[in-house]
Amino acid sequence: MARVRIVDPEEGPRSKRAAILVAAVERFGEDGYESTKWSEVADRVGIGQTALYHYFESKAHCLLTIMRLELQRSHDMFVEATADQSDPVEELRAAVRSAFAVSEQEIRQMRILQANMSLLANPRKSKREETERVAARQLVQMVERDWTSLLMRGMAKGAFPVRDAHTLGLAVLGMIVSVWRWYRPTGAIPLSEISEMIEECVVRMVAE
Amino acid sequence: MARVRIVDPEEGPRSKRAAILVAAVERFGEDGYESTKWSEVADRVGIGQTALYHYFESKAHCLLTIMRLELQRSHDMFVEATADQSDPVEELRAAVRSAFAVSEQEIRQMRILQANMSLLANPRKSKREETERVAARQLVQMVERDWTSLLMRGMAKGAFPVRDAHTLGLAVLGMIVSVWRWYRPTGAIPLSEISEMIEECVVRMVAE
DNA sequence: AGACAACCTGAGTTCAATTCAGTTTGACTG
DNA sequence: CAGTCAAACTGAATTGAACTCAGGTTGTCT
Repeated sequence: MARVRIVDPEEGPRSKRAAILVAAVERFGEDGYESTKWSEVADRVGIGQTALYHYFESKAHCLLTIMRLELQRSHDMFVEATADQSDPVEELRAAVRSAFAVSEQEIRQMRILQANMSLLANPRKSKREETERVAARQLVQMVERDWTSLLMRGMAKGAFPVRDAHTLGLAVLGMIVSVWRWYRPTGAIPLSEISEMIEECVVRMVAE
Repeated sequence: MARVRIVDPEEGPRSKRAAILVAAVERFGEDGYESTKWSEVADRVGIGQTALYHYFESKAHCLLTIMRLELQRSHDMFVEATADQSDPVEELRAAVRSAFAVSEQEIRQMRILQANMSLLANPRKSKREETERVAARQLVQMVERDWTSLLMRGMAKGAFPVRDAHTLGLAVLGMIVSVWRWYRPTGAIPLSEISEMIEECVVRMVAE
């Protein structure tokens, strides 16, 4: 499990980078990126606003970093969950379940990722932002490929009817991530129930 | 007073409101809301930037108006498409098809709507923006209810297995609208093909 | 114990959005 | 076929949040 992945061994002992990321995830996740003042994040961490620029080139650079880390985590979890599955339907189920096996912090990260996905479309002016953006874009494609190739393997084995695996993969992925647009931990339906419903939906979509 | 206005009874004959909306949809839809300068929209229409404030209280007010109009259209299209359907499966298919029967301008509007959906979560400071936001939110709920009640009718008739209609509705809707995040008219796959694939997916999800 | 890199700060600067203080335009009236 | 007046517009000034600058402080390591 990559639980402490937000901490980087390359950082100095006094570094507040991790604290900034945690604070930013909380504020961006609850109020949204645009309506969160960058200085609020500084206040939350207990430093002046200009100190933020010691760690991130800009507010957008911080956001892109959060998005990249979350995409990396999603991909890692997918790979880990599907690694030792031989039956295509079980592999599919495991992949869906891995997408919903998340902490409250990770829910916020998914929400931030989904809400700001369109940021990845246009190039960034500054170098470090652009590096993060390109890395995030590649991870998006990697996650898409994760799903596509899972579907193609299942089709090749005859476990799933043959369809356009790419479009079907995007549809499945789209349905799964759309949950983070409306789900709140305080809601009436527990996440486990949503996860089960989506799992069954995906199986019917793909395997029938 | 009693004179009949052919274009729009609310607007004066010299009004550029419609032109501003068209220009804003094009710019927000192609480059994204954040990376589009409000003055670019003014340039496109051929007026000074300050003239925009004669029609919209702010850039966000314009965006919220675009989103509300698109939500209204989506709801209207759903109602129209499903009005005279008696068979639940046919009604379901008609609903999905209506979601993809869109012009290029409407594709941009859907893209804008999906990319900025989270703007509807937090209250706005100004009155006119807040009015648009609340109207848009209510339309979101109306569209969700459109799908939920279609599913519930089908379940009541025994055409669909009984499941949590609300969560299932959100999943279906989420899958459909997720297309606007990646679809581009210049892409390799035609929209008609995507529409057909999604239609079959929805039918398997709901009716099996 | 002192060098020095990491870390931090208050005082500016920037730039897009927005407000202000009026001026122009043209549809409608009389 | 003037005169009126609200709609439509403008250039200049203001705002505010993101960001830069020119240094100051702190903890770690040798």
